[in-house]
Amino acid sequence: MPLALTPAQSLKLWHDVSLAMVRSGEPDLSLRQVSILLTIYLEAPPHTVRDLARKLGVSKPVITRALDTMGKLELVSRRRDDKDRRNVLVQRTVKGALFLERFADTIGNLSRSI
Amino acid sequence: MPLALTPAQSLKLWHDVSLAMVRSGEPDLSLRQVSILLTIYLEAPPHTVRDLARKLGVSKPVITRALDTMGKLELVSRRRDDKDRRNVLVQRTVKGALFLERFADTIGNLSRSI
DNA sequence: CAAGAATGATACGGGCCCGTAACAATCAAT
DNA sequence: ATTGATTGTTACGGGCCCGTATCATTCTTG
Repeated sequence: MPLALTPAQSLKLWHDVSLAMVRSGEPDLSLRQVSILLTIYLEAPPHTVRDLARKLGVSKPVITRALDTMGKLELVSRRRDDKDRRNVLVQRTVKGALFLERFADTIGNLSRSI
Repeated sequence: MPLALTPAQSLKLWHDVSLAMVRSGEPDLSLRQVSILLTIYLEAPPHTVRDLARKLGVSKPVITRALDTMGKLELVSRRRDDKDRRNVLVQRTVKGALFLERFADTIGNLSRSI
């Protein structure tokens, strides 16, 4: 069932949702940070720094820094991989899941009025 | 005609679009910057710093800095109001319009496959 | 075991952004 | 004309982020 938003509908939805997120006082995440966060929560684990960097087409320090910041916000967490201790496994958190739950609700609600 | 995206559809759409924007090398705008940009392009002028600050629920320096950055990217421009020279009128640019055109196309295309 | 590859983090100089407070310019009102 | 309000910008110390290069740790291979 194709959705096929028109350009005007697309921009209005993005505007309404972004504005609602800003006004609600949620963290002011960048496109990169949102990409990382949603990749972690929507795609199947494991998620390593290298994988995320490759998926987004950015360097590894970009991922490390984004994980630092979102880690302080408790939206994600990190753990060493015991199978290969060079790897870092990026994991979900309760706060991150709740954040995305609110986020999805905001999108769903505002999509009803475009 | 209500759209009513489910939570899973909402997050998948946001993820796909954010990821496409990052991978395409578009500027890594924050939620605040996107809010400002889309407000300028979707709502009727005039747009002043004060109005934007009130609309987003943030301080005026936040708007000034975002306009500085997006001005360097040539996504918006500023002009003094001749009727009241205290005001600054935020205006659209060709580059900004093209950017949002690509953005809307990305959303529209990816919405077709959720 | 030694040499090489791979992973993620760190250092660096530079720039953007934060919130708060002060600021110059301009208008409005007495 | 002087006072007061309003607008947008700037200053400040502090923090995050950039891209690039380097680093320590760990695994893999000969």
